[in-house]
Amino acid sequence: MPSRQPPASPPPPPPVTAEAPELIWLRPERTGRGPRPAHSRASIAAAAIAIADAEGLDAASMRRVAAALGAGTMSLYNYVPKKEHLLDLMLDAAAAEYEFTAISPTGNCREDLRRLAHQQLAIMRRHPWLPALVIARPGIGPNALRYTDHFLAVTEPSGLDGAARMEGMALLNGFVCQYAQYERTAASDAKWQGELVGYLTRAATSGAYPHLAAAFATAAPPADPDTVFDRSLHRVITAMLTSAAQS
Amino acid sequence: MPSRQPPASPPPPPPVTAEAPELIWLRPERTGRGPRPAHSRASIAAAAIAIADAEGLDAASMRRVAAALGAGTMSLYNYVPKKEHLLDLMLDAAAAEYEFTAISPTGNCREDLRRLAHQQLAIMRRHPWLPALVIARPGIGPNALRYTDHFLAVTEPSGLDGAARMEGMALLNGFVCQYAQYERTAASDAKWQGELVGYLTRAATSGAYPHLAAAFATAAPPADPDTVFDRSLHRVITAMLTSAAQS
DNA sequence: CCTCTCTAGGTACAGCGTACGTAGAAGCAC
DNA sequence: GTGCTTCTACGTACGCTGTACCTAGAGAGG
Repeated sequence: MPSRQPPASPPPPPPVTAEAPELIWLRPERTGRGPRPAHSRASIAAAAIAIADAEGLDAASMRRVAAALGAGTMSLYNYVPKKEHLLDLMLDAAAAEYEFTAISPTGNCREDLRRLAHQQLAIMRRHPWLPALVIARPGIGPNALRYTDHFLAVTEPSGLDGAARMEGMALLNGFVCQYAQYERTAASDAKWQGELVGYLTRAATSGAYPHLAAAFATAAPPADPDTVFDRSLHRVITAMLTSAAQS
Repeated sequence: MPSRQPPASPPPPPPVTAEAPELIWLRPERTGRGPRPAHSRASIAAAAIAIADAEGLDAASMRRVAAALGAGTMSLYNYVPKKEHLLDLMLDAAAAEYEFTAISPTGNCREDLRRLAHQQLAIMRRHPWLPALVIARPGIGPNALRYTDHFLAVTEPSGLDGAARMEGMALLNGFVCQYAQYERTAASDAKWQGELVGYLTRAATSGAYPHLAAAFATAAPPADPDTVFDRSLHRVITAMLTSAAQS
């Protein structure tokens, strides 16, 4: 259909990004026409998450998820135009697990942030595939927006402006993801871990890495993981809340 | 083969991780027997990096890399027993790009760290696939160890012990990766970016996210990316160097 | 020299994301 | 109610992936 258009009818869909928005949250879940869909975004995300929790993110393929829903593989593409979007749904479904009522802003900014970060870590421990996803894509579904809004509420007493608080959120998010990811790889593969220790000690004693050897020598005995998390978290929060006095 | 074992022969390979270590750095590159290999780990990594730089990490498949080397697909498996190991090689080859001589420890810990982080960011800008890899796997090849050693040397005057400095390294690494990753997704897909802005402003004006709306209102005009990096970097370094006075 | 080990390469398989086409159900305009 | 339109459901098929397995042949060690 070329640029011909009926003269007196103002185009009904004039708003931004006219056709097939890439962002799944801009596509309505239901248009009203045609038969009622047999599944919802929520149920799809739940099915995918169940698979990923049990067998890893790679197991959550379109075929597997469709089968878990009792649907044909290609039917899933009516709900999820691309695999990416399935990941977006999973991401946002995980973000729905926050319980903000339990930690509504107390006015103590540091403490609120600490609790928020702990909740985030708990969610990521429940869903080992989550950190990788969060880091890879800045998906911003409705539940992620709830999180953002809560974060901004909590950091309101800090006196920082909006941009600084958003940067701080990215910082904190990144830290928690990174930590959860580290925990995951450390815990999962015991053989790998063992070999790594062997390799590192060999490297340290080889003489090629003197400072590494020295650090090994002066290092305290390995601390409890939660302690390490809390200690680093404390630092990150401090970094966030410090007003950026340059150099 | 059941628990039957030949009676009087003590097993010849008794040392740790006897057969087929999972870590590629524990496998010798050359055993001395048989014909000389036609390729080196370095050349393989270089070929893979060239492909990934030009066409993205997914393009660096075993077939593509083998073809780029002029080898058959399966021949590559003599050098790289699993695809994972190819990623390890790429990771370490990228770590070889640091030039520590230019920034050898000056005694000014903050400044040394700042320059190190900038060098890291530059490398990651050269290799857009790198941040995702660094985050996903804590690969520790010889060049990564050189980096670690340098980091420890630089932070020696900080007065922190070995463990604290290692945690700090993870923190700084994570931050730079996160930032580079963000830059990458922001820059690459303009349409996506545009839709995101539209979606966010719609969300902010919807009234469902009051603090988000407020933050939008009070936010300064978007700052230069490098400025944002420097500002956050400054905070992270501060967080690192602060001795961890709990609560 | 023989032998044993390594390398090179081909073939083949299961699984992936997804383009495309067909059949039928349900809402809207008349 | 009738008909048009738009949606859902699903099967088939393609190109791609990692890699298990097999066959030759080259070269070093005894």
